[in-house]
Amino acid sequence: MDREQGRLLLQGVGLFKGLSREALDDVLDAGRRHRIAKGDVLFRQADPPEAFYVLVYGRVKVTQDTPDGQQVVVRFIGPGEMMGCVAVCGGNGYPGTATAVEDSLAIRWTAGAIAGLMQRHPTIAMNALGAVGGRLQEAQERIREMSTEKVERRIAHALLRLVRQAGRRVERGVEINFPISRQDIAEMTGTTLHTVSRTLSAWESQGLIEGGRQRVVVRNPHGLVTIAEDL
Amino acid sequence: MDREQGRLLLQGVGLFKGLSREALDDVLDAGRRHRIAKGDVLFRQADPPEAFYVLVYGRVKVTQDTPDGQQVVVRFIGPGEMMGCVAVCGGNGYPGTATAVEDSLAIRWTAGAIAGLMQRHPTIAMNALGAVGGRLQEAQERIREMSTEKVERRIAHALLRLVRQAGRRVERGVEINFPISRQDIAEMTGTTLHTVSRTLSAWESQGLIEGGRQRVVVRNPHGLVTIAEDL
DNA sequence: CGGACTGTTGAGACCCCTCAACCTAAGTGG
DNA sequence: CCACTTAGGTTGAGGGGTCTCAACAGTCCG
Repeated sequence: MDREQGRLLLQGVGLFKGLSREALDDVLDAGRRHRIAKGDVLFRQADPPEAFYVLVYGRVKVTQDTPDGQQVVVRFIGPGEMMGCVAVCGGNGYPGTATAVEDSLAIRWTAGAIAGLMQRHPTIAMNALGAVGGRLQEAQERIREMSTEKVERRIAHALLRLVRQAGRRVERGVEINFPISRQDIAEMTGTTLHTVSRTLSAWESQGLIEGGRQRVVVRNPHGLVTIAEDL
Repeated sequence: MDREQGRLLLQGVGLFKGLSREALDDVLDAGRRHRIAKGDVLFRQADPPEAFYVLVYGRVKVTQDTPDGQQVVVRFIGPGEMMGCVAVCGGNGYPGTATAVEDSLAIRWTAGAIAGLMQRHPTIAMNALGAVGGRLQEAQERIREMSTEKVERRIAHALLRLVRQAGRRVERGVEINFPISRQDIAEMTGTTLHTVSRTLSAWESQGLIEGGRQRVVVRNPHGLVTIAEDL
């Protein structure tokens, strides 16, 4: 990979923070560019973990399927975030399926390559630990929400999280910066698309949000916070 | 710490697997023994993360509190497992409160000490990554359960998980090896103690389990699996 | 022996899921 | 370009699983 360009791509990726120039080059030499078209699958749940990815641009949805065909959205991955880390580091099989929801670009390392990199540069392992730890905390937060909150609050929390993660200022508010369906939101909050649709319709008529096909614009984030925190 | 004894204590702790004798001694010299009486608190939610623990024997309950006073059980920690890892490695505050449910013994390292150990011995960082990754998968599994399953199945899953984690063969079946209340089970499954009590009563009259004050004996694990998997 | 904690059980209400019908927007192929 | 297909979204009606409220019983502990 061209180093000048590669360094630019890895700039700002938390996983490689604090690495020396030489270490960064070591990382770059081990990775390969990997283009993904909208709708393509990067890896499937339970597949043997062959590779690990860092997203450069685009958006990837990670889902889990239940044996009886239901789906749950684990998370959306944005630029600078990693995927498949857990699987590669000791897991036996990817925990979910990764699908691009937009045309995307990732950098790919084989399982062996990333293990070697971590052994040579402990900082990478520690950064990864911090990132995975952060996700664990998020997951536990979500468990707490699902245990203690009613659906409306959970949907509000999910929207606010999406805004924080992928919000883009537009004329009338903040837009979630990638195509996301009612079904997706339902699978993030443990409810049905019907309930999500009803809730968003109600909020739209209150002027809190503006909806559209696979599109949500939050017009009044503070109002959503009021609902999320039950004030 | 006495090395001979210390090595015995750390034997079988996944976090330190694959370490050389010298590395293990390095680890031991940095840690301190820490006794905890039943009911004592090891650390509190949102406290600045000062230390990291590995449990030698006993049992510790990790909980999260919501602002409005509700509680959620994050997990039970058993011998050989670690606590506070995520907080120490980049978090700003413990994600939960750790309370001993039995008299326990832990080994304690300061945040600085564990960071130094990981830098000197990358294997520790990678083992930690594997462990945290495993917990992340568990958490996501729990999210999926709470999204897609009814209460009865979730309680069955929780009991089976407890049996796997802390089951002890007794005359009439497998007993969960530490005091656990109906309220605890409710907080693990996102329901109320009332529903748990009703469900366990029903199962008891079917001969699946035997209950008692802070006590559960599973008499027919296979029957529970049938419920958990909805067969 | 009284108080606190834990567990049991009943009755009623309500949130939300399920089922169902229909609508609109975006592709698709001739 | 237009009929057709498909995916995504909206909305209504009804039923049921759980929560909430409430009262009480058993057990542990100071």
